[in-house]
Amino acid sequence: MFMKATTKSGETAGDVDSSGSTRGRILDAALNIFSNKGYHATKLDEIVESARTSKGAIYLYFPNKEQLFLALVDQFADLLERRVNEAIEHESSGIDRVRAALIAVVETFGKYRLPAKILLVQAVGLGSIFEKKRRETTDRFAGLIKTHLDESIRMKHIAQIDTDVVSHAWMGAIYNLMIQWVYTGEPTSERILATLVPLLLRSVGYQS
Amino acid sequence: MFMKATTKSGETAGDVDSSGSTRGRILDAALNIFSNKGYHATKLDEIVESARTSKGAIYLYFPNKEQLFLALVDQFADLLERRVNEAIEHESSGIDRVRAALIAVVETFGKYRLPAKILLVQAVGLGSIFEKKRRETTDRFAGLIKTHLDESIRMKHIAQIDTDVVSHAWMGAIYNLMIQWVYTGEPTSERILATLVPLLLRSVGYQS
DNA sequence: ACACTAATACTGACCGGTCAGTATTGACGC
DNA sequence: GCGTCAATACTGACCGGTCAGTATTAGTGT
Repeated sequence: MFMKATTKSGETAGDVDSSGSTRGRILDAALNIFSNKGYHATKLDEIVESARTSKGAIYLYFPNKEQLFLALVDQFADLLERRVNEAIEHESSGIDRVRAALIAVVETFGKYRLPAKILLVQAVGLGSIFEKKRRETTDRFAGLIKTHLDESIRMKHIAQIDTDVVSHAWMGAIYNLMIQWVYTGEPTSERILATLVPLLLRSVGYQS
Repeated sequence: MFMKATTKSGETAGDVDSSGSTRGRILDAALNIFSNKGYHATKLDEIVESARTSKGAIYLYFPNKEQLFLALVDQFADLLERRVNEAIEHESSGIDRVRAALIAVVETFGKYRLPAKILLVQAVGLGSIFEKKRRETTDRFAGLIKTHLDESIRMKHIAQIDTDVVSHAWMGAIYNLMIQWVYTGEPTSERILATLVPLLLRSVGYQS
């Protein structure tokens, strides 16, 4: 009945493995189906079937389909931010933090493929409610990058540069590679890290 | 941003300005509505109203909603590729072509904001039919970039590097900045060009 | 009369959301 | 340890609005 410490295939990427409970099974099923069919193509009845529960139960735990979806987005965005912050606080400052953050992001995406797909792909191009959320999330991480880039400039690790543009460019680079990877499995996480991190650092004039 | 007298606000970005005809009005209306409401939130009746036509007329020119949408995507992807190729053939070779291509892409996105939004945002996260098309388009441009990067390496303009990773990273950087710009109007086209082009070139070790 | 284009009226599948009802668990007295 | 009651968790048939797509009718040029 109880799962061993290890998580199984379609895990929810939250703090606690809640897949024993009905709510947990719903989130788990929703993650699996939303992530590969997209929001609109996913029918509640499919989630019901996959979670071995009932429609009513879903509405017991979530106000509606939209909020169920957004719960998944938030859950993963939170996890990602947490991982980045953990990685950063182990580094003293400047460019080392930038590097640590990059690595943390790539590794976290790599580790949670399905939630990554939801955040990167399925949350895009939905209506305005979702758009708000997407922007929120995007700005959150672009801001994070910008902060550390600005610090690196102050510390003269790198030269003056338009960090608004750079942070969004970097995020796009990371996102797009992760999207590519989510779909095709290529390039591998290692290849991405090996090429991307030096690439980005070089782009702001930092030589390893 | 120069626009010939023939093009009006929400122009379709095809070769011919066909907005006099019913078909043209439909494409024009579809572009406007799809681009800011997204595929699913757009009702055919809205397009009918905006195009001052009828539902029957839409089905006279397009087999269904999906194909109407994809027509817009294709139209813009074609235009973009054409612009890039034009820009490239004026340059002799290597890194100059890469630079010219980058500039052409940013300028074309900048010039056609609505189609850009459809390609970059609204075509994402739809079902598998759309996903196929998105991938097709993405690979098309990533491939284009890769070709010229490889050539630059062969010509020793830049050092050896994993061009699969770089091309997708670059594309992501460009896409993300354009998305940001499409939504907020910031950073401006000039700021993007001024920072992004050197940034990307520097990332592969090329010093201007 | 005939072909092409367009307008209008209509259909029916689809699916998110509801809610009256049922099962399960727990609390408390005896 | 057992019967009673109550709270909580869950079920799934059903409703009702929506909207892509179609059938029908009407205008127009040749």
